[in-house]
Amino acid sequence: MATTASTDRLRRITEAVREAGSIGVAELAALTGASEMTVRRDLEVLAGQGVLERYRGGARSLLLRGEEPPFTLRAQEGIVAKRRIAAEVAGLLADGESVVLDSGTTCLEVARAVAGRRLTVMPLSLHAVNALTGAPQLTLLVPGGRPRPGELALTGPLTQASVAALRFDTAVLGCCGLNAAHGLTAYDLDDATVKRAAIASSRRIIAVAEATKLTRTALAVVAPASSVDVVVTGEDAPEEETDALTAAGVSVRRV
Amino acid sequence: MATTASTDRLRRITEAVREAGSIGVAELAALTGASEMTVRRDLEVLAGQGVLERYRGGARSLLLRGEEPPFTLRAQEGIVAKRRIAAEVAGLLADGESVVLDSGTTCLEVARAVAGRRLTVMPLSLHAVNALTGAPQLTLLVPGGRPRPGELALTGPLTQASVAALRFDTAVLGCCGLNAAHGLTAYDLDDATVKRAAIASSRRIIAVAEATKLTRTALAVVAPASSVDVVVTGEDAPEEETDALTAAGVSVRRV
DNA sequence: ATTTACGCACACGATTACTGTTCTATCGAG
DNA sequence: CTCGATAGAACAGTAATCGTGTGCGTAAAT
Repeated sequence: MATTASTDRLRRITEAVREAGSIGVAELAALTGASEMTVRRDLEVLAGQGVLERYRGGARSLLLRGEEPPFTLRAQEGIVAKRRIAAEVAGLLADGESVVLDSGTTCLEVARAVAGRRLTVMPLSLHAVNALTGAPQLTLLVPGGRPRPGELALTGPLTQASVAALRFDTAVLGCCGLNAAHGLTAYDLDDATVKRAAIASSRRIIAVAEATKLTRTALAVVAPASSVDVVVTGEDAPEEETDALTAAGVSVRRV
Repeated sequence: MATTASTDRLRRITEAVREAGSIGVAELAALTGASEMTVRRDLEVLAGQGVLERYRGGARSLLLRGEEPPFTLRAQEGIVAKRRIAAEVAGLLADGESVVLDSGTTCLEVARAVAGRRLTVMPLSLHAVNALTGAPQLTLLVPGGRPRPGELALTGPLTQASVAALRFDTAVLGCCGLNAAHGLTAYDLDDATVKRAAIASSRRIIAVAEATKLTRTALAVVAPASSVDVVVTGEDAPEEETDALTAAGVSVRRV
């Protein structure tokens, strides 16, 4: 669901470009079944997102191996699992709590899940901010900072200062990797700094991590796994990883 | 232009409710020529904006005398004049400048006018933030704060701290009233505080004020007119007011 | 209890977004 | 410099979406 023809085509083009390194417009048109004009328009969009670079006749990938695909594509991937996880997190929050909510696609779903609740929320991404403006019962706090293009995650000294100036009941953190061995890791260094600030300002740490994240480790180490109080993950999470997390003192919830 | 049938109807309903204090659904349907169902849906929207309160059979106004109409309506009023003023302000800014950009509908147009420019901008409203996300050349700084419903103007200690932590070349300020006698005035006290912080952090102060603002004075005094370096206003600005401003040392530009 | 209004559900119309085709200007290779 | 191929603008047709109105069951106030 929520997989329209156009977003599916964008995803396939992104993958094809990334696999091939560089690829021609005609090939992409044949691959997707769309006209060359449509492919060109798609490439223009993806170039605007920084996914690839145009050249006459085709495009070459800008995503290095191991880098994340752009936000708009990740937001659609495994969205049902993300919604389930988000609903579980919403259930863990009590009315009236103050929450700092991390950036990322899963946390965006959390934002949507708590939009009707009576909470105080500081989201660390403008996507989540926009999802929560207009929520009548909810007190929305915007942190300062520089929004990273596409991701719209707020980072930098202003963000750190905003988070550090407050004390939250709960931090809901996304991650790029989470396991007992390497702890909670992120791709972006600035993001990692902000996450650390969120941990330092919060009494309880909830991490959201789809099953795939448990076997992955990213560049920036945010905190050891033992800093996390609760992990919400999918049913398909590998048992050895969840056992190791449990052994590290983390409460694991599969949904 | 940009006056669709539905926004026009919302405006007329808002005015009718405000004039009558309270009014029935049937009357509004007759007045607008729309069905009662449509009127009900409109009233729901306006109730969500805090313009009015529903009761069975009709609605009563929540706008006290002298208060502002909601953002969505003000954004449409005199939009051509606002665009002209915004273009003039954009012309006053040099590439590379750092700018703090106030909240309000005119400043939102300024945001749109500078979207393609190479500037560093901190907008004081989420409307302007959203207008500027994705602008490639522009460095966007988001201040912290609590967004006021509808207006989405950021206020509070987080906002003040964000503004105070930086020094800007130029502040572009909106206002509710501006004249030589009472200075720059605003409806909202929190807004006024943020505006003062912006003035304190900026070398040059540009005020945008449609002609009607020059003969108006609002509750909160932000600063004397002499603090303002440049006022950009409409051609139809009353000459006695502009003369007085000029006498106070303000450079007045009519466009 | 009765009447009135509310809002849900569906259907229709208008507007908008998307895709493909054609044509011309442009770019790059040799 | 010339030639061939691609890019992009303009238009048209189609799909999707939004706004609006009607009918009906339900809830609320008198």
